Amino acid sequence: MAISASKPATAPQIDDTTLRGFIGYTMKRAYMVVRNDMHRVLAEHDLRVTTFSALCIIAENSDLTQTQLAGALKIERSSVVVVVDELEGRELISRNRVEGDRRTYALRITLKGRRLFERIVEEAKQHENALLSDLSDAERETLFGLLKRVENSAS
Amino acid sequence: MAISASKPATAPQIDDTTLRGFIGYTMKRAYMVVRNDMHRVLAEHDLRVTTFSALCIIAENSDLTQTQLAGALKIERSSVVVVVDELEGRELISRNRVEGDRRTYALRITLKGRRLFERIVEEAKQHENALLSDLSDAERETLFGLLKRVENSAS
DNA sequence: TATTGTTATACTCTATAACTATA
DNA sequence: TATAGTTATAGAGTATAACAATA
Repeated sequence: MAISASKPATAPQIDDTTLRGFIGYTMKRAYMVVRNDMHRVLAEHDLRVTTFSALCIIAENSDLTQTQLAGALKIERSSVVVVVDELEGRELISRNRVEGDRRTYALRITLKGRRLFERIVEEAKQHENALLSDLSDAERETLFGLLKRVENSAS
Repeated sequence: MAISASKPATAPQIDDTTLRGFIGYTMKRAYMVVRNDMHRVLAEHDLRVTTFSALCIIAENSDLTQTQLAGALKIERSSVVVVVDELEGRELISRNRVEGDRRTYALRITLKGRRLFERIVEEAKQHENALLSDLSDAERETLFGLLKRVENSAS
């Protein structure tokens, strides 16, 4: 055995030039890394990504409707129901009746919800910082800016 | 009615500052745009994203094994089976027996597969160009570079 | 024993469509 | 008629785990 490598020198040297040339694929691979990291943070609090995203929006927009939430998250209203059910079931938000239009709910974060929200934001920011530790502040801003411009170029 | 807007001036003005502050969310939204665009291109050829990704890898790495393909795409070997079945069923690639190790297949793109591969690459590149038309060449390179650095910082 | 490919299964995420109650 | 929220269902997409053939 001695010093010989566990795998031959001609190990899998796979060429992915074409695939990596697509912004979609390169973005997917980077996104998976970032998403997995966020998963780890949220799993500790038994939350899914979309559920936490909804909590963020409700935290900053008291008394918004489910339809508004759907618009902000760019998901269907029917998907919002599941998410809001979950947040309400855990007493992180409340559904409040609105005078004048009994069809809609005013979503509002609870004290318990705000505490969890603030705690997770802090944890997630720390994880994000570690993940982006390789990038300078200027580079992080550049990345955010470029991503937003790509998003806004949607046909 | 006249010139009055169809929606009130105090229309849904949702604040998503915190959520947008996370690189994961901003990346997700940008990725969705790019992915949907690619979906449209591939749907015309009845291909899914991962299936086309596999075709790219096989096109550039003749006679690779399914395990190598799984490694390159960062997906499970069991998932590769489905993808390779689909590509083989459409005669875009072939599974070839290997002398010396009858457990493995050598995956190879067919002529038909190469023609489709080259055609889709061209179409996808055009779509990508349109999608990134807002970005200069330098900015595109910057985006690719930053994304790769984020990916490589995986814990 | 370890590895390649396979199968069966289950799980997550989200959309679609049909419904209700209100407006 | 139109809108908010709801329900049931279905479809991607992928992973997990157990397995057969081969090394």
